[in-house]
Amino acid sequence: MSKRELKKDQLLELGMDVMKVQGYNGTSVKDIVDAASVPKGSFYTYFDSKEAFVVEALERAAQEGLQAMRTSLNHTAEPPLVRLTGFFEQKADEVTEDGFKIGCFLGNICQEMADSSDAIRLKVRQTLRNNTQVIQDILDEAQSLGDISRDANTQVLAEFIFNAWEGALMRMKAAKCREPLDAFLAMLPQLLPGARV
Amino acid sequence: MSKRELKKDQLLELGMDVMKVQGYNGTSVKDIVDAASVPKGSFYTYFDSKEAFVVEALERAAQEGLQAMRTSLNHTAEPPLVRLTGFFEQKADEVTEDGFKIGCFLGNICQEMADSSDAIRLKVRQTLRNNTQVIQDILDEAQSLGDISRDANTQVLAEFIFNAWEGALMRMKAAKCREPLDAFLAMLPQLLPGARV
DNA sequence: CAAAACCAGACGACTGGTCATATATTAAAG
DNA sequence: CTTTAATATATGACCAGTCGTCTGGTTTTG
Repeated sequence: MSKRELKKDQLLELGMDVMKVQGYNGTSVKDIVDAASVPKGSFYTYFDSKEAFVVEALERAAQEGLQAMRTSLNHTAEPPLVRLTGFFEQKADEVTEDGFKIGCFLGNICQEMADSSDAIRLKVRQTLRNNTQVIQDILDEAQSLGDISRDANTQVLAEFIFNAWEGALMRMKAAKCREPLDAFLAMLPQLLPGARV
Repeated sequence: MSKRELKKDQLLELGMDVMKVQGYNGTSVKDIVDAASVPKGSFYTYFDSKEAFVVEALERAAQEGLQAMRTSLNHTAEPPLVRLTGFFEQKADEVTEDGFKIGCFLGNICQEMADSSDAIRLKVRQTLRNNTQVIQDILDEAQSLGDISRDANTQVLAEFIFNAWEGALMRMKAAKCREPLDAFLAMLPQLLPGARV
């Protein structure tokens, strides 16, 4: 990785950290370059615009997120539904340790920018869809093993579960406590029809 | 209602309409006063700050929202769970007609501002709690009638349902389609243990 | 030494917020 | 009733600062 690519990577990672907390409009280009110790004038040699920056940042966050999901969901010998609940429990612990901030970068940017920028909206949509697909894959696996009812609609179920999780994360930001996440975790087993977890 | 109170009301209503779409940081004080045809200098005779404005706007939106919920949920002779599902179906139709924009003002502001302003966060938290309570009341009613299982935790259930709804609204903004809302509606009956809807 | 990369500083537009002045309201006086 | 003085309210021009973006001189590189 060249020096330039390294700097761009820092810009994306550290700038995104700021934007996670302050939002898109609440974060200036100066905030981003300062976080990565890059001169302001250089920003536009890396990105065409602030909007282009956030699209790349979302892509980066999406890759990391998918990586984490797949690691947690695929690489074990446990039953699929155990892995699924384990994944959410682990995520809940993570955000709890972060002091209930941030929640989900994707969700934050989505709520703030989906109506203002189509480029951002489309990137968010694609990423949300990818995440949902990973969950659906697990549910399909569980279904083929007979761990959940054969007539369950795994696509609808996966979408519902993922959205419910996002909603819980949002509520957590306002409440600054685990309660919404625990409510999600408590209800999760009930969502899996005929589950034997 | 005095002329002044009327102007303030317009400021809140029309300014909030702009903020619903553009977000807090994406909406300037000038945007707000222009929407209500009020001179810029007058804004600060009505509100101490932009932050104070949005807190009042949230309060207003909360009152309207509660009113709508109570009307839909309390004032009919139908069974509680039918009213509950009917309420969400009606809401889904409403946001569909709005072209999948906005979703939930509360949710938008929450994601954008909860980490930046405690005043806003606390107002959002209180409002979310109130809304959840209304749902819990319906669930309690259903439980006392034997329409849902007696050992269901209505508080956890109400919180889960409401958060899942908020998550579906968020996803809808990115997807610009009803699918997330329909997934929510499809799963709703399954959430109500022992429900006879 | 030419070409490419870099970046300080400047650009006009706009930000949330203030304030001196202008207008409106009230009350007292004639 | 007017007229006028006193008080309260309304407002557009303005503040210092920041915004996203761009230019043009400087440094680095091959």
